[in-house]
Amino acid sequence: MKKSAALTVGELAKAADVHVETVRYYQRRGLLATPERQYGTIRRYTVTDHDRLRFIRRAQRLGFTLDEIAQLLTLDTVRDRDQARVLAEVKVADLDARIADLQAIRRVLVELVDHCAHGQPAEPCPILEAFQSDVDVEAKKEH
Amino acid sequence: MKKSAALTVGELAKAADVHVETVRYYQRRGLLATPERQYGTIRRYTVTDHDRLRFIRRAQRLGFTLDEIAQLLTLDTVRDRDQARVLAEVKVADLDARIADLQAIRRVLVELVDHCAHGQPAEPCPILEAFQSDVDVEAKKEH
DNA sequence: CTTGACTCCGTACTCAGATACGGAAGTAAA
DNA sequence: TTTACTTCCGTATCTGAGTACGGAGTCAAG
Repeated sequence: MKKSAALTVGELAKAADVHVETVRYYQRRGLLATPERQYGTIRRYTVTDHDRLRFIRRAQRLGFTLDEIAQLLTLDTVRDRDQARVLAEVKVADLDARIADLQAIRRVLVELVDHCAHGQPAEPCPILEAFQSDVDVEAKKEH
Repeated sequence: MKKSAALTVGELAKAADVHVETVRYYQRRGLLATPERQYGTIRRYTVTDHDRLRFIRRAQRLGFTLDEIAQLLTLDTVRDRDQARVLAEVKVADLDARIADLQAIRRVLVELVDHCAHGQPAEPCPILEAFQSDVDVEAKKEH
């Protein structure tokens, strides 16, 4: 699996399942180092770069932004465990808020769809109606 | 409350709690009409414009994009109840998917935070560790 | 040694939903 | 009528996370 430790960008990108441009983008963002041109004149990448790329993708899947991932990466090199935990905790709180928001929105919409489906065809559609009157998503959040 | 029916953009914007630029942006997007210059030479807006603006903001709070809102607005003028319901149903399914995603992410993070908080300080931080190994958010989706 | 694929690098563009800027013209109050 | 605020309008900029493009250089195979 880890035969040649000297990959080209294209190989690295393929191995990590990202586009070549994405690798370069991460380099510009400072998330990934740009190795010196060594043998000949094209840049070569190692397994370390590959691991780092995977780290980035995994953290993204966990909902971190690239800026936050940059932080995590420095915490990792500095081995600052507490800081990493705090960052993750903030993220969880953030997720809770976003989930609550979406659920509140969902409740309102489901209600509207129900009313629309079971109402008399003659009445105005409650979905469209609702936007005119006071549908208060905020108020639906708790409960 | 609805004294003067002829508002300036500034007044309209303030009444709907948006920036003046946002009103113009919506006009450019075709969500809001640009009234003719009537008395004198500055454009005047009515309660109808205000209602429409509120419609837009409410629909946004319900998770609709501006494009979708444009659709809803035409459905509203056409009074197409079924179409509106379908649009809302699609939106609910969409919300369900997003909520499930966020919950999966949350579960993984909470687990990591727990391990970090209760582990030996000597061990490497599991949050950072996790990104190196295989944290599979996908697998956590179906609880 | 030529062909075709790939790399390098900078710059520009994408999407969504705005926000900001700047100059000219209109408007309201003192 | 002067001063200070708005309006009007076009164009530019922002955020986040990339994607696309184009020309020049490099590399490997035949």
